[in-house]
Amino acid sequence: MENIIKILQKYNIQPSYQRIKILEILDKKREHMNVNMIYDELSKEIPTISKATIYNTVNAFVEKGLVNCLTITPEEARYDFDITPHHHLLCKKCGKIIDVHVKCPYTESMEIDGHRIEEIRGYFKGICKECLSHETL
Amino acid sequence: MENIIKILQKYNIQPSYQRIKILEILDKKREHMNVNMIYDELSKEIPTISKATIYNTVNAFVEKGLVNCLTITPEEARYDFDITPHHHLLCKKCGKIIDVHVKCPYTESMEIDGHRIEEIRGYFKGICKECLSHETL
DNA sequence: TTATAAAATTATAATTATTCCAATTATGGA
DNA sequence: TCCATAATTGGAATAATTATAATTTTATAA
Repeated sequence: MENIIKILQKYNIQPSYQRIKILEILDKKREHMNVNMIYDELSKEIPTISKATIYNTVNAFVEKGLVNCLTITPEEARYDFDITPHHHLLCKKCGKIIDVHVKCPYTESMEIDGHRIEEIRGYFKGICKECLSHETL
Repeated sequence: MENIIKILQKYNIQPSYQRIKILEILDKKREHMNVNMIYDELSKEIPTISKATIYNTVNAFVEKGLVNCLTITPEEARYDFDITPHHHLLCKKCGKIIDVHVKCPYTESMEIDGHRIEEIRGYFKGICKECLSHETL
């Protein structure tokens, strides 16, 4: 809690009750949640919370560089509190989005083909390790 | 035209007039069009064309592996007739989506971290070469 | 404290992308 | 040509997101 407030302040985001709670959830549940998942989870604790607040908040978080927005699925945006460089796999079977820590030859500070790179997103689709192991039963 | 029909047949898609025209446009204008761009362009030639047809058609193309669906922007899907492995850059200044041909250490047939990989998408965001050159004026 | 201005939250309406569905039209083969 | 099937169409339905205006909360200064 105190920790979350410090993080918000570090990123120049005024800590409010809902902002703290939203970031806490993103921190606790690292499952690349979308707005509805955050809303369903938070509604239990804050029944009056509005989806508009969640949209405003995650947009602010992304703008300030505190969380990353993932567009691996075309349906909706997902949010990732882990901003260290890594990629993602969408499992076509279980639907989970899983962190993939592979060596990536590119970094945000480099130029590629003459273009200046500021963000890198690597998305894989396939079958995750766990689903593969069930397949062989 | 004949060529386009052959491609459709090769991918087991019954060639219809609108399907041919949609693929022709994706072939001619390699600018990673979205559904609205295709619709605006095609309406000139086929005033009765429906957006539902375009959605049906591009979805079929993607399903059959004839074109790739890009989700680099969260707003809408974009379609790429070039299915050879390459990545994309979204220029934050001009908004263009540009092909990036860089060496990628991963291929669709490999396993990563124990996961089976079937699709790979690499998205970069930054400033494209051309916008950079204008910047220095 | 209290007053007040600014910021955050909320509910709702509006927008936009996409899918669904039922009716119509086009197509390929007997 | 006729018929069965597939494709197209328009419009309604759904879902994600943004915009807006009113209300509530917060920060700060008197």
